[in-house]
Amino acid sequence: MKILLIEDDENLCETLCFQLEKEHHQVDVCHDGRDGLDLFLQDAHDLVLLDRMLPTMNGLLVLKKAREKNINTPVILLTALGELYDRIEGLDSGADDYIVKPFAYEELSARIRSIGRRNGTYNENQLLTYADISYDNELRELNGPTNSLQLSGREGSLLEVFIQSPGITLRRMAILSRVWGIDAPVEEGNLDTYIHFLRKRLSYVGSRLNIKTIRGIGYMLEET
Amino acid sequence: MKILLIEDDENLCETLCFQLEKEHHQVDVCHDGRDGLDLFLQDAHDLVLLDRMLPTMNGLLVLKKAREKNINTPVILLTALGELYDRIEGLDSGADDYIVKPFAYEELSARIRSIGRRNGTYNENQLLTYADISYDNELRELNGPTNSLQLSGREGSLLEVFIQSPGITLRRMAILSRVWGIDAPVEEGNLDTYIHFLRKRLSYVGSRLNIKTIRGIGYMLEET
DNA sequence: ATACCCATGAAAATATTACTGATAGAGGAT
DNA sequence: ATCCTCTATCAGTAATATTTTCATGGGTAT
Repeated sequence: MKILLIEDDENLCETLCFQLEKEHHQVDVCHDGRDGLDLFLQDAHDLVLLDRMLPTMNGLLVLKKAREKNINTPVILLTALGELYDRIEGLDSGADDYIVKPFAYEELSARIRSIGRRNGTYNENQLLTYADISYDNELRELNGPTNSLQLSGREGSLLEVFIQSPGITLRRMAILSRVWGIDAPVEEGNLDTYIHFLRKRLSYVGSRLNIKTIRGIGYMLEET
Repeated sequence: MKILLIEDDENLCETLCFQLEKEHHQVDVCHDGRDGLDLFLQDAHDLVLLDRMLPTMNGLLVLKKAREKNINTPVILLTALGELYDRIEGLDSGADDYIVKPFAYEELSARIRSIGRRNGTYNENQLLTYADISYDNELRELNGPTNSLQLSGREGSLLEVFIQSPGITLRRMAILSRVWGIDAPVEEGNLDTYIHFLRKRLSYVGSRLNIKTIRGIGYMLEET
């Protein structure tokens, strides 16, 4: 597996590299946030091990920016802060797993194997869930706390886009091209309409999620 | 990229403008040397395309005058004279590159890209980072050590100007023309207001950067 | 001391952008 | 063919952010 390790503690780096390479992974290392993001954006790795406290740019920001550019490489956060609150924040910002320093290498190794497995069995027709809703993209069925309903095709694709990137800002253009296709001949105002539809659906199924508008930029799915 | 084109051949101007704008550059045009120099001295462009033979003042002189005033904008000379001697003279007088007419647009385009890279400062859609902040000009999002927030359009452009020239004193007029555009109908006091806004933003996100006022001259972005 | 320049906050003016509902067309199903 | 749902467009309105202006007071250099 090709692994990108972004971590400023040189000792830890060396140890990890040694261990990872022993398990026949290929490791690229980098010691600060800005360079890390550059490498991350190359989208050339199967897994990113990301430290949280980094020079020049903090780890969570690196992750957030990468996710905003639609890089979906799995990420395991290495964090010195063991508090629950921080863990939640980390997962929300798009990490797939986290591990609290100091950790036994075996623990990390297990998680890497697990990511590998999860990745391998990825299938198209899964149930997408976030917070209090779930969406079956085969049946186009949206389930919330109080109700269920069927979405139309467009509504469905739109929801998929949001549910795959909760909590991050999506530009209108980005949404348009993902839902309608790149430079599809569609009036931009159409997006407004579908946002409107989707909001009604979300509120109908009793979800506490809502679509926040970032004026002049786009929208973001968030929990109230 | 913001480009100033000083060239008297109207046909060429039109063609170039069309092409440059197709590549999403913003072009200001002017057809004679003296006016060209005025615009040049505004120091509001990322690149100047300068013809050598011009009415009212020849191109090399324009360039020389501008350099005397410490305007360091990169310049590409457009010249009809292909002789080696002239080339050398052109580069000596402060041009960064030259191109011999007639030229294929592709050739010019390549040199423009090269200037952009060499300069390094110009990023179409990238994360601008300096010290402890980073600014995403797509989402207009400013990230600092403790917080993130969205900037308005003007605030954003203003920050871009500063972050691209950290530690350098920027004259008020230079800032004005880069943020509001050359001779935009704007009261100068407006700049004060926006500096004020930006300072608040910087402190809100917890940055240690601040905007120092150079009395009577302008401002400078510096680390405390 | 004084003249100039800048900082600051508030408020007015402006411009932009989004929401919403109505409407009409496209395409599928019966 | 007819109904029906989905999709797209449009226009009027509402909401809000942004930009600008203005007035006041503080600071600085000569």
